[in-house]
Amino acid sequence: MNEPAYGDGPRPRGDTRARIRQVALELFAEQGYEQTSLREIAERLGVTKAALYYHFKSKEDIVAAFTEDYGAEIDALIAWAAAQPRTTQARRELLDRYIGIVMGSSEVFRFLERNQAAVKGLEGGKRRFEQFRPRLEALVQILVGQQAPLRERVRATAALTAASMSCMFFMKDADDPEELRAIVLELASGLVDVPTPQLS
Amino acid sequence: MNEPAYGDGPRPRGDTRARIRQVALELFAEQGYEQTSLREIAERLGVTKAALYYHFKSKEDIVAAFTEDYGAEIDALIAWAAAQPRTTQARRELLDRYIGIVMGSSEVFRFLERNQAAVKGLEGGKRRFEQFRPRLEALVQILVGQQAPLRERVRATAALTAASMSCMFFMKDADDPEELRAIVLELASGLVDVPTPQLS
DNA sequence: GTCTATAGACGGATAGAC
DNA sequence: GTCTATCCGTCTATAGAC
Repeated sequence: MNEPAYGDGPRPRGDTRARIRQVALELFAEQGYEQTSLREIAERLGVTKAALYYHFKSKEDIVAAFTEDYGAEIDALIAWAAAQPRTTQARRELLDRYIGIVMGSSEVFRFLERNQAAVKGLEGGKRRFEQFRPRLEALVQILVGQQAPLRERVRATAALTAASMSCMFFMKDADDPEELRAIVLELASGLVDVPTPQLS
Repeated sequence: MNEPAYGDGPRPRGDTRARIRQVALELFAEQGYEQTSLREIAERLGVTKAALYYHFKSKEDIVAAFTEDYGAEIDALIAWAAAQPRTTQARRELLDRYIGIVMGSSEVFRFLERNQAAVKGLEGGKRRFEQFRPRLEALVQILVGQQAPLRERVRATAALTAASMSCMFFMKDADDPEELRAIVLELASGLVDVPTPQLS
């Protein structure tokens, strides 16, 4: 998922595509997709706009380069989870894997979070960019079932969104990612698997 | 907060500014700020672009028209909460009021959520558009204190974000808003005020 | 693979008539 | 208050030389 780090010497040719993807992700996540022009990306890399078009056929395609991996990971998780028995143990495992994916791709997640409107408008010609909602709903359905009462659906949705948001907010300055992960998992599990707390 | 509803007759003149604000909010929330041109807003209202500029001095100013009210509500909540004792009861009351604000302005919240990148880039000349983060952090600090351990800060953050997200997701097709509100409040309260569940 | 140069489109904003 | 007409900037994307 991460690019190898190089020293100060001349960068090896052939990784240009990867470097474009990386710089674009950083800028898109930080400033926004619409707020970042290809000129800016090119300048940051010390090349020209036209060079970018040698590696990617459009601005949109750069986004696809880093979101498709993330989407595939979530889809794989959904496929795996759908085949599990609906037990407390399996739900916990699902949440743990989900948190792992989000923490592992936290910058992609940040990008998606802060550019929902922009991503949604990206030529869904083949529905390439249906990132958020359908996948969230699929996971909720697996966690509590389709006909679950409102309370259970709300809590499952909250568990997933809270987990992702927490990773986003605290990953940056977390000195111990494992501690954060444990906290988030406990929090999310508690939301889906505490049947009737019944506090006033 | 809502505009009065009129029949089929000719609309009363003088509410044009309010109608612009309303239509803009709908389009900005649905399609995105950058994805919505002033031409589109004008067309939807049956006027021209230039007319919009009579009522608002810029596109950015239209956004300010509906976000400033929302921001003021949150700021008032922060001021109120800062003066409360730090008790379980007060925390619950804070969350309840927060949920009330979000549910009452759920479309504004949707807009802010889906256009974070765009809003951030909006000429923060006077920091008019610092909507999300600082206010969230202020509320977290009031809920658990500044020096609270990571776990408490994460859970308080999760309580607030989960509450807002849940309102956003479920307000649309909730036949009973009060039921939703109770569910969300219970969920959020449980996150900030269950000391050591210690399940494993 | 990377460059220069430019096409082609669209958006925000303004001037001035009515 | 609303219109027509237009300015000016920026952006994506492409053509063609090296």
